[in-house]
Amino acid sequence: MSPRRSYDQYCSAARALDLVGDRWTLLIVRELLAGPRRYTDLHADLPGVSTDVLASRLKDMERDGLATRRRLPPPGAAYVYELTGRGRELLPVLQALGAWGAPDLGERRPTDAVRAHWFALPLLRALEGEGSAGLVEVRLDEGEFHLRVGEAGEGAVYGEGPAPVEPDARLVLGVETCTAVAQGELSLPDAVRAGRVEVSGEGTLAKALREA
Amino acid sequence: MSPRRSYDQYCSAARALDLVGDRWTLLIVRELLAGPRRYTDLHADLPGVSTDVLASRLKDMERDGLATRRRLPPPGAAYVYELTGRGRELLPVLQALGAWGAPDLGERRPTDAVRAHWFALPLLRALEGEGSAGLVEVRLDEGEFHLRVGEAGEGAVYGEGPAPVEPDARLVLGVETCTAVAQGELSLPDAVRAGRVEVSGEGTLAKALREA
DNA sequence: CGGCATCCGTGACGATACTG
DNA sequence: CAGTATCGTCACGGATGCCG
Repeated sequence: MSPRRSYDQYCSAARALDLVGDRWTLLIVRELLAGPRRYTDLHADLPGVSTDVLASRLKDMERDGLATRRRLPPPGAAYVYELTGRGRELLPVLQALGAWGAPDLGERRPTDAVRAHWFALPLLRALEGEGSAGLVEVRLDEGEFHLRVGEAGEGAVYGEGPAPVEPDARLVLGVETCTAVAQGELSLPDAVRAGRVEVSGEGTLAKALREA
Repeated sequence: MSPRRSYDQYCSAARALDLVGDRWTLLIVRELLAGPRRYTDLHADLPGVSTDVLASRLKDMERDGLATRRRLPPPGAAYVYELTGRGRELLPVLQALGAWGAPDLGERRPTDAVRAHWFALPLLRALEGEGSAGLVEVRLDEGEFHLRVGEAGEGAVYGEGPAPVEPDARLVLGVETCTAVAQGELSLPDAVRAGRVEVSGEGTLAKALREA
């Protein structure tokens, strides 16, 4: 665990960076925004992080009240890490960072790892900006995830894999379309009209998108 | 200069952290949001940063298109560092970080450095949230700064010292009031009503605040 | 004197190996 | 599966020196 290296500045941004400014910390938060995750799954979706650094960051986050460690009820009893309310409040920070970094996503380098759910936060932002709400399942070539649009506050804002219950809409699209929508270059209704997004489902959101 | 240590993830937030995730970088941006600054002034307002790290970060930021180095016209010819448009677009990131970190500002530790203009971004956010606009000069015990509220885009959003031209409003307040307003605990009109903010000036904003 | 570059000690990081 | 142990490397922080 870190001996708490601080900037020692009476400034709210510096205080924030004291807690989440270390390497990997905000990316761990990005992963945990998808809900409770096991150590091994975190390690798998954070390519490049070493095991000791991951363990150290998770301890720091526990100590600082950003995350908790909990034992899942059997069967399948395992430890999972989960964000606290304070940790979930970092969502706007990650969205601001993601919005700023989106223009650099242009070319995908051969060394770049990809996970489908890394597109969840930008897409969530785009959907919220269009005033949508509901449970949305998204399928990319790289995998599947689901979004809880407009349900701020309580639980995880998105999750890996298919939606746990019947979603209000299902979207099938490619990563290029996904990044374009996430960047605001292309609105979701425009993408649907251009045939770049397949929409299914019977919820209000699905119908609205198809009619657009 | 850094050999560009990257997360190598095809994720916009990770890309952003590739550019601004290094220690001190976002705090340098915070300083440069106040307008062009000399190396020595940056060093003075970033207590704790070592000279080589500051020089290295500034070179990285130049290389990455976040800042430029420019020679001021004589007299007083000196080099100043200035944010590019891309660099200024980091304002929402710093504001999100500041908003998140504000609750930790409660107690001021004896080791904490303070600069008046570190309150500029939070206060700017609060004023914008209330729909204000104009040039506002702020005086704290620790010093003076000025805000260009609602003038997004072109130049510096705030600056150290008094306003360069007659401001639309002048505010005199204490740091406790300033943090309370910045956190949204207290609205600016409420703070004025409570006698915790002295308002002077003849602009629309000043009049509106006094009438509140 | 402002604007760095150099040197050095310490600590953080990344990779691999290993253990309960 | 969930980390801990070890180790080489690199980044950071502090001091000092140099150069216009």
